[in-house]
Amino acid sequence: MARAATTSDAFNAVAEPRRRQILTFLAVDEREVGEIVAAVGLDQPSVSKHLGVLREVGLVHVRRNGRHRLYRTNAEAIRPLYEWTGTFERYWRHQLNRVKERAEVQMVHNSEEASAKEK
Amino acid sequence: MARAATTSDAFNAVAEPRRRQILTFLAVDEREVGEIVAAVGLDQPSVSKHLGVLREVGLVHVRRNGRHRLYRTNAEAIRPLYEWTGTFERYWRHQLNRVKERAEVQMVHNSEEASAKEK
DNA sequence: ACATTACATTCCTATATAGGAATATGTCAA
DNA sequence: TTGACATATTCCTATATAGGAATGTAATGT
Repeated sequence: MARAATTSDAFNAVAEPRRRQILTFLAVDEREVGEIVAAVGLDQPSVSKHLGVLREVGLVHVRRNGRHRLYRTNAEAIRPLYEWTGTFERYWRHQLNRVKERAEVQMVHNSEEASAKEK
Repeated sequence: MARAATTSDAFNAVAEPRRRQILTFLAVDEREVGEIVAAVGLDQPSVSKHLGVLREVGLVHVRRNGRHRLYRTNAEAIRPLYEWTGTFERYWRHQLNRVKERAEVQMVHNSEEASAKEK
């Protein structure tokens, strides 16, 4: 089996760095495609294709205005990723604590060594 | 250009559902490969390959114990994803508020319509 | 030394890109 | 209608999988 399609879910869509860049750019306010092209420095067809992927997984909203299309990040669609990654928060907290504790033990150990040497 | 390698960063590594499953399983406590195989229901070589990807991007730690290898999720490596997705939190809050406001306006509108009809 | 257990690695193939080039579609203005 | 502009779509190719099958490797018990 090959890799899952980029359009299969938000996780796959967001794996591409340029798409993350676009999402960041479109989070603040809606922009037309030309502005996005200028912002990311890819040529227009590539940007349109990335926007197509983002559209298909619901990561952006589009609105037509004359010959322009105004895109905007749909932050709601990023939320599942935030929540999944957030389930690991307690673990990295624990890991940090363990590292800190070890560091403190180490410091005590070192200062005891230092005192011993002074004698 | 083809898609970026799954080993290029945590975003790409985590795009694969089985790898997310493995990370969740290994978050609580370290496990040997056989246990992971039983847990995810893939055959051993596939699991080993997924573990290889997770290893290469630092999403898991390994420890050898005799002929076993004990894997464990390195939650720290998931943190960047949590933080990136978290930058959109204020936007989905705003979006929620807008939806709520519209809903409330709509409800007022509806009840006014209802009152009007009653007359 | 040898069989066994626990994993990792290699080989294979169908599939899906990402970007470049070229072209199609749709909308406005004169 | 015609032309210019804005965006989307199609065609092309090199590349990278994910999983299945087969094989390699390292550690243990006897």
